[in-house]
Amino acid sequence: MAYRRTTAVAQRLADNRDQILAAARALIARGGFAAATIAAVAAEAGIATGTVYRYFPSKAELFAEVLRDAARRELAVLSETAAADGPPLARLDAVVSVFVTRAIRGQRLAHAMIAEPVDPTVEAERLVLREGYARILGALMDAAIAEGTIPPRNTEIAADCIVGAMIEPLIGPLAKGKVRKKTQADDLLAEIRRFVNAALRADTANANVLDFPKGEF
Amino acid sequence: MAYRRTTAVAQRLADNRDQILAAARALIARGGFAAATIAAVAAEAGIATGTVYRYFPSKAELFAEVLRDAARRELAVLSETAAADGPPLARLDAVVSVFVTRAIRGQRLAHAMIAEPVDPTVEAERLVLREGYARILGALMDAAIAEGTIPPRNTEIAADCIVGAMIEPLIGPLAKGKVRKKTQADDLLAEIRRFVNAALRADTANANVLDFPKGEF
DNA sequence: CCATGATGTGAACTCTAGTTCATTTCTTTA
DNA sequence: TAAAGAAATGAACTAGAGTTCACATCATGG
Repeated sequence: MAYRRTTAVAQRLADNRDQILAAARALIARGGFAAATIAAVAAEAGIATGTVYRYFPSKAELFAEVLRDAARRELAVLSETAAADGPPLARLDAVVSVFVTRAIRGQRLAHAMIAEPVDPTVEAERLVLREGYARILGALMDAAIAEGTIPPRNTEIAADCIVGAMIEPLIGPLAKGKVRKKTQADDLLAEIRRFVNAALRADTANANVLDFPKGEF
Repeated sequence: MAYRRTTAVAQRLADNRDQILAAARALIARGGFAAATIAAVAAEAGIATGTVYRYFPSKAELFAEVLRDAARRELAVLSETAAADGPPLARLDAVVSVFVTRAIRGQRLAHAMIAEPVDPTVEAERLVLREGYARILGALMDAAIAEGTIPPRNTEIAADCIVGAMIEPLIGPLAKGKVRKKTQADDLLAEIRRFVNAALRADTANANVLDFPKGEF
């Protein structure tokens, strides 16, 4: 026998793996999934394209792991925020603040993780993330409803509304290629918080809406 | 001289063009942009692949025109709704209802038009659509503010919040083509309206939020 | 320091889909 | 009906990206 993997080598392999994941994450953060070709990922990681396949069986698996990691991290941060002391709606407000702040800083990556369509393997991981958001926000709303602080509602749909209201103002400017200054970031956070907080607090039964055309897209 | 285009031929050419656009729209509605390959579009339209290029210079231009047409149609419908009689917030509620109803009916097509990423040429057309939504909603909010019905706010950001709150709950179900039951569609519409209406009506100054971690996605 | 197996390499292969173009078919009019 | 130009065709070309693999390089232990 003349070769056995030593711990030093094992460490290097693990590091390489992390490098590849980091490279993929960086490229996705810069230009979305489309920009993260295997060749580009390899170049970013400083290795040959073939080497990527020593660590991941396919591009889909690599992306899935990037998304899985991001989801774990994001949901952990939000769960912790949601588990703090205080009334449910204050905690929900804090969750919104944390989400928006983090998403503003990681704009493109956040958009890719949450909204950009890719192949089914990756889509399955995204589901975990989205369901995680819905679970955290939904639980806080349910708690507020149980307390009698706010009237009952469909918290599953409302959770999606909150996620959308948080994300959309962030990606619009992104598509327009605008760069955001700190003051704009502050305005953004303030306005989104106001919007979400108001949406949860007000009790408005839906009025009958005037007849409207029923066509389709 | 031995040939000159006659009106009958011109008509047939125009019809072919419409056929191609309709075929592309149908395929996108069925399986998103990915399903609308030139070969598939040609087959759907009953012509050869090469023929498509006698009518459109490139696939991007074809898609852009499909999106442009859809955007024009959608914005026209919403503008008309927004221009009806009644208080601004009631009209805004109607606009939300019309948008959500049409998007649910158009399912996959709506999702593709609003959210699915494609190349920059097409993205530019999408921007017109999203900005159109923001413009219509923003104008109605401004009117409500001018009336004194609701307190002043940053209507540009709030308009994006509304768009997000309308779209996000639809994306999951629409991507999967899952909004089949009437009750589900009704729930979606009702909850989204409630969310948006409440968000606009309540006046909640933002409380100070407890310190929270400032990391990024 | 060599034998051995693991690891790294990147050119080549494959697959898919957009685009082109030489040829065929059709339309018109003299 | 024949000439001439327009339109349609679809096979071939091209481009880009994921994946493979024969070979090179490196690390280990006798």
